[in-house]
Amino acid sequence: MRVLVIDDDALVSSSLKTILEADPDIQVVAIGNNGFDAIELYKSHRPDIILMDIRMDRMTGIEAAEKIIASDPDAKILFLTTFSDDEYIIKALRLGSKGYILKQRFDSIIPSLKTAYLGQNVYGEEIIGKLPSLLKEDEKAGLGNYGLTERELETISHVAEGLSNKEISEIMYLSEGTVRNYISTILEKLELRDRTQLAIFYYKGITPTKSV
Amino acid sequence: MRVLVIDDDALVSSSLKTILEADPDIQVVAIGNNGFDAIELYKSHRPDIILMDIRMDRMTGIEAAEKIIASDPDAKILFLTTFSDDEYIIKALRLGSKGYILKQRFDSIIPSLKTAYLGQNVYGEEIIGKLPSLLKEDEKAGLGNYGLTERELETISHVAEGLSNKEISEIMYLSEGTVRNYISTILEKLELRDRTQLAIFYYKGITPTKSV
DNA sequence: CAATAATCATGACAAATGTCACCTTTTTTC
DNA sequence: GAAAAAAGGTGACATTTGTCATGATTATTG
Repeated sequence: MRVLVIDDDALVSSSLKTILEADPDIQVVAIGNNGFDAIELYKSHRPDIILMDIRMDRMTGIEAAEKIIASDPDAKILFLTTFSDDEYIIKALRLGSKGYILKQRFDSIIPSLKTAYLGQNVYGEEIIGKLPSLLKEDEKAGLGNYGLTERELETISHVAEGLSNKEISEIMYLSEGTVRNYISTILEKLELRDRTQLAIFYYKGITPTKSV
Repeated sequence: MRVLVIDDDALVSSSLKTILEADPDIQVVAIGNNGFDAIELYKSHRPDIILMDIRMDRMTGIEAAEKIIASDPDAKILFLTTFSDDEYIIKALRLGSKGYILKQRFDSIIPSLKTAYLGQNVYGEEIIGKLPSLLKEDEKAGLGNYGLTERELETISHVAEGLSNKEISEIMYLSEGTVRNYISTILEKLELRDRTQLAIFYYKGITPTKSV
C-alpha cells in the first residue's frame, strides 16, 4: 500500500512515516506540509491513499481534498485532526472521502488505513458515537461540538495564526467590532478566557481554564 | 531495554510508545504526562532509561531529572524537545544526563536510546554543531538562541499555559508590572507582537510575524 | 408564517496588555 | 574593580481586548 502523508507539523508527519513504515505492507511515498503539497504530490506519486491533517496553514485538508477528488473521484483520503469538530466530519463525509480519524487514536491508524484501502469507510470511536445524531440533524447544525458557526471557525483559525482583531477584520471583510463579538462568543462557547488560550486550545486541543 | 516515556502531549507519548515497541529489544514500561509522573513512575518501575520531554506543564523535565538523579545518580535520561534552546542543553549536560535529542529527529530515537543504554552520551545533530561554541562560552551566555534569560524563559512557559500577567506574577512572586516588562522584552527579542503569538511560537516553534 | 439561527454592525465601557522611561540591587564577567 | 547583565521594581500612557446592550438583515426550519 503506497501512502502519501500530509501534515503541517513536521513532528507529526515524520513520526507518522516511522510508524507506518514499521508495517511491511505500507510504503510512504512522500510527505507534504500543506494542501498545495497534497495536490502536487498526489498528481506526481499517485498513492493508493492519502493520510492528511484537516487543519493546516493556508489551505485546509478539506479544500485540498475537494480539488484532489475533483481530478480523481476514486481518491482515497483519510483525515487526521486534533480538533474534534463535527463540522469537519460532515464536510469530509460529504466529500465522499474514505473516513475520518482523530489524532488521539494514533495506534489505530494502521488498521484504519488498511480498512480504507479496501474501500471501506473508517471512523474514529468518537465519531461513531456522534454519527447518529449527526445524521439525524443532517445539514442543520453541523457546526461542531461547541456549537461554533462557520464564521466563528474561520475567526478561530486566524486567531491561531497570531493575527490581531483588526487584521482579522480586514481579511474577513468585517468590522473590527464584529470580530471582537465573534471572539467573545467563541470564548464563551469554549469556556476560555482570552485569545491566547484560544490559540493554545487550537493547537493543543485542551482548555487551559479547565485544567487549571 | 525497559523504557519510561514522559511527554505532556498524549499524541507524542502514544506515538513514541508505538514507535519504540516496534523494536523487539524495547519495552515501554509506563507513560507519564508530567514531571511528577516521571518521578513516581521511575520509583515504581525502575526503567533502564527515561525518555522525557523537557518542556512540560508545571514541572519541567529538567527539574524532574534533578530529583530523579538525586535519588539515583545512575539514572539514564534522554531528553526530547521542540524548542532548540541552548540553555536547556547546558542544563541537561550539567545534570550528567545521558544525552539530548531534538524532537525533529524522530527516526533517530531508537538508535539513540540504544546508545544511551550502553552508557554513552547522545546528542542530536543540531547539538553537535553547537557544542563547540557552547563549551567555549561555558557558563557565560547559556541563555538560548534568542538571548532569553532564566526568568524570561519561565515567564514564557506560563504565557504558554494561557495565564494572565496577574496570575504569572503571583506564581513567580513578582509584581504585575515586572511580568509585563519581561513579556515586552521577550516579544522584542523574539520579534513577536503579543502573547498570543508567543504561545503559538512556543508550541509551533515559528514566528507568525516572520511568516506573514 | 412565525421562530430561530447566522451574519454583521454600533457604541460604550472596563480590564488587560504592551511600551517607555527610569530606577535599585545583585551577580557575572572582563 | 569597573562594566555589563540579570533581576526586580514604579508610574504613566496608548492600544488592544473582551463584554454588553441593542439592532438589522437574511436564511432556514418547524
